[in-house]
Amino acid sequence: MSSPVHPGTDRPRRLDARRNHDQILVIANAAIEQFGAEASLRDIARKAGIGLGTLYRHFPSREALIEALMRERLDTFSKRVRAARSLADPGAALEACILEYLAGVMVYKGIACSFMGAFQDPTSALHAACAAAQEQLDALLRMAQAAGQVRPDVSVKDLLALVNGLAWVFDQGTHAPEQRTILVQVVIAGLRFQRGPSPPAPDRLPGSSHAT
Amino acid sequence: MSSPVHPGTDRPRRLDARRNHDQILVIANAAIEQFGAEASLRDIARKAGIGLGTLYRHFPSREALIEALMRERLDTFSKRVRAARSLADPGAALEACILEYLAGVMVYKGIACSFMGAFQDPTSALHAACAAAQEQLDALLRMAQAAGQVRPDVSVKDLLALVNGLAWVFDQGTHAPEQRTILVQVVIAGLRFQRGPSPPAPDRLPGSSHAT
DNA sequence: ACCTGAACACCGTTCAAGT
DNA sequence: ACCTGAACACCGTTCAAGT
Repeated sequence: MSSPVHPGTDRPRRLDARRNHDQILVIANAAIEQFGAEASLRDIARKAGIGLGTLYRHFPSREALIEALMRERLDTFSKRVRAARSLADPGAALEACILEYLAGVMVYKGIACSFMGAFQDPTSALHAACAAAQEQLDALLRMAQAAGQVRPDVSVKDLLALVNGLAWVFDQGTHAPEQRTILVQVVIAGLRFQRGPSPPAPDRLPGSSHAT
Repeated sequence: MSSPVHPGTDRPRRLDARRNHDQILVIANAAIEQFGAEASLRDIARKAGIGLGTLYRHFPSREALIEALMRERLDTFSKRVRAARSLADPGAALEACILEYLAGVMVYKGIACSFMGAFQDPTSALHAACAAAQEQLDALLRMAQAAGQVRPDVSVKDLLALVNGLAWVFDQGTHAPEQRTILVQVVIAGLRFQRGPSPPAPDRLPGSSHAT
């Protein structure tokens, strides 16, 4: 996949430190890809061939490590949501962004949990990147609501909770990739603006008297 | 709350063993209520005043312990779903069962994850109780689908995944109890049968030209 | 300025030794 | 038939000592 080491993002100045920094990210990327967001930090340090304290020096918390691995992805996501605001159909644009968010959050298992924590906790190393994405999503959501395409009583917080909930479900391994679509469809359908009060429970649909 | 010790469910015959068994459940109930499904087993044994091996003897796995704490609730849930099948409106009955499931799974934090695992893993101590509930829900779901109230392309597996996803979201602490309703409503609305192909994206709803 | 690894306080799980 | 706790192999986090 794409390199987890990105230029110009808090990389140390001294050569040895920079090499350690980068090596940690390469190994952490592999480890978290394999074991999920709860991968052993000790193991990462070991495989990276550095001391455990060195890992903590570069990334003082697990969130800081995940942030370094996800920052670029989150930033481009935010930008793409911003761009999506100028599309003709905000409802369809929002739907596309939801799918994109899901694709992004699924790169590592267990990341949805980290994100949910980051949204709430302003002190989290992941907070800034998540808050930026949330802000853009909020603007797009309101557009879709103003256009009458999304029910007006959901907030971005609700939206992110539902989508992260889906990501968590996918992490559980109950649904193969082809089986996931229906779950996303249900949530998206539920977000859609519903005309009139909840349909008056049709006793039976026309032409469905069903076998005896 | 209600006593976690129930009569006639695999309780040992010898007096000392039975006392230990019951004491473990009392302490485990308190610990899992406080710390969630991942509460320290060592801590539970300590607080129960027994050896760690004794805990393992009575409950060979964390799932076995959770099963003992949840069995009665799960059993009565299954029975209530079964009874709900004879209600006039299967769609409303299913909705009520979903709310009841949510209420049940929320008694301990992190239980949704255990349940998702138990559904998949036939060797889990929790499997039987979960599978029984799933079976009843399946029957009720099919009735609601036959009545045209629920989209026909969702399975019980999908339904349980969505609902456990909601439970997981609630566990994250982003949504206070009053804020949870909207999330449940979105999912339930999404499950409803949708007439015609997805509404052709109304350019604007009648009477919503909105403040320039 | 940066690296190292021992030290501390925890885990879950197993199992030989007891009563 | 049942209980016990040491033993093992892990954690995350901190910090004195090094270069």
